[in-house]
Amino acid sequence: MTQTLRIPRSDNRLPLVLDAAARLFREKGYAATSMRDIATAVDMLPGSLYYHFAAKEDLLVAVYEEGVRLITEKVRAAIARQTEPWERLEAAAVAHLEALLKTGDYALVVIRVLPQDVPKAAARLVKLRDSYDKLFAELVAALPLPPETDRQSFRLLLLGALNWSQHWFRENGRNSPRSIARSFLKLLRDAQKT
Amino acid sequence: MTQTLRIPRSDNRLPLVLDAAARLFREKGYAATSMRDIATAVDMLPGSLYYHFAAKEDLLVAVYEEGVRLITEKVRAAIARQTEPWERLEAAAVAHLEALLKTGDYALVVIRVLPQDVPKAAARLVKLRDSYDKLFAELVAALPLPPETDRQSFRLLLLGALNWSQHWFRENGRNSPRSIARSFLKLLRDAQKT
DNA sequence: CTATAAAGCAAACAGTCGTTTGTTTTTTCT
DNA sequence: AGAAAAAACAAACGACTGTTTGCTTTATAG
Repeated sequence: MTQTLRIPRSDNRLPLVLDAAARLFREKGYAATSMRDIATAVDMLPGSLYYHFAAKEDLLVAVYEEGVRLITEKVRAAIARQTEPWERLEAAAVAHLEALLKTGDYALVVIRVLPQDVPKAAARLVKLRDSYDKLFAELVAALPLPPETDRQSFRLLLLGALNWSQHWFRENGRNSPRSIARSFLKLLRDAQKT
Repeated sequence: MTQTLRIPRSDNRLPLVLDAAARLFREKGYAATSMRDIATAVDMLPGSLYYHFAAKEDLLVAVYEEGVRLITEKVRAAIARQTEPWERLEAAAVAHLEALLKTGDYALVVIRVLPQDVPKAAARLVKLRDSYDKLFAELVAALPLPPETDRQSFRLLLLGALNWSQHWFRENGRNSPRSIARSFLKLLRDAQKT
């Protein structure tokens, strides 16, 4: 009665399914994307998706997890290269925005699909988001700011503005995620030099 | 052959329909709200809604219009009471946030339902949003800022942060839309005093 | 009081939704 | 080569979707 552990097949199309789901969730939103849309995108039958995921919301959670993982990874790598607190925050802001606007679909799903839109998965989604927020809280805590400064507002101001940029940003010669993040940070940094 | 102009009936339930649609679109999003949801909320039959609106997306546009109207009205009234540019911007920020977080459903739908989620109505929705953005652009243009300041980034930073607050704000003793807007503005204002 | 237009009812249309069930194909391990 | 597990197919389930059509009720105008 030995339990044989088997290695997954190499032609497993689960990665493709996740890619397609991420793309569609980002383009059309969660509710407007059907399981058939996703299945068609990877040339599968709708029912086959249920071999990989028990329900539609589990697919979303999987995309979310990968999104948070990607952003966290990029931001961690970016701040590791800096030592000065303001430099670290700027590096984080740039990495955050580049992850959102350049990495592509996974990261954008995280800030575009609202937990409240998917009641059955809301708790799990919020948890994933919160784990990331802590990173920025630590960076802001390390800043040399005047004692009366409201550091929570500071964090919410910066992160809110960065996340909202998804709604208006269009890549072009003058504009880049990096230049925008730096602009934002300059506006905030100058204010604290008095 | 005289064309008789008649006054609408006084028991018209269209306002109730709009209220219910605004509430549901805000709570569940556009795609997840069905015409039956809305009809049930006002004790009507689904088909009856089509006497007032030719399609679901027209209902959304109507809610959007009222939302933009409400926000614009509040902000205009608030800035009219101030003369100094920074005071005017702060009054606008407070009014904007109070409109979003206190006025209720109509205003929140405007920043919560994305035009890209409703392709058939996207153009109309974007137009409504843009008409409002101009208001803030004028306020920022009037600020006495150092010549090298990027005023567009300034506006996007502030407005983005204000709009994003819908995702984390919870009313309580310490927190109010007014106090948040003022915190944000203080962080930005101090930076420009050097 | 009566015609007329406003507002809504009743019932259905065709299509789409997430999901389930039973079966088949394909790969891996022994 | 043969057994077992992985991955997907094929086909359908009931529920729900936005919308249409024809008819009825009800308030208003003359």
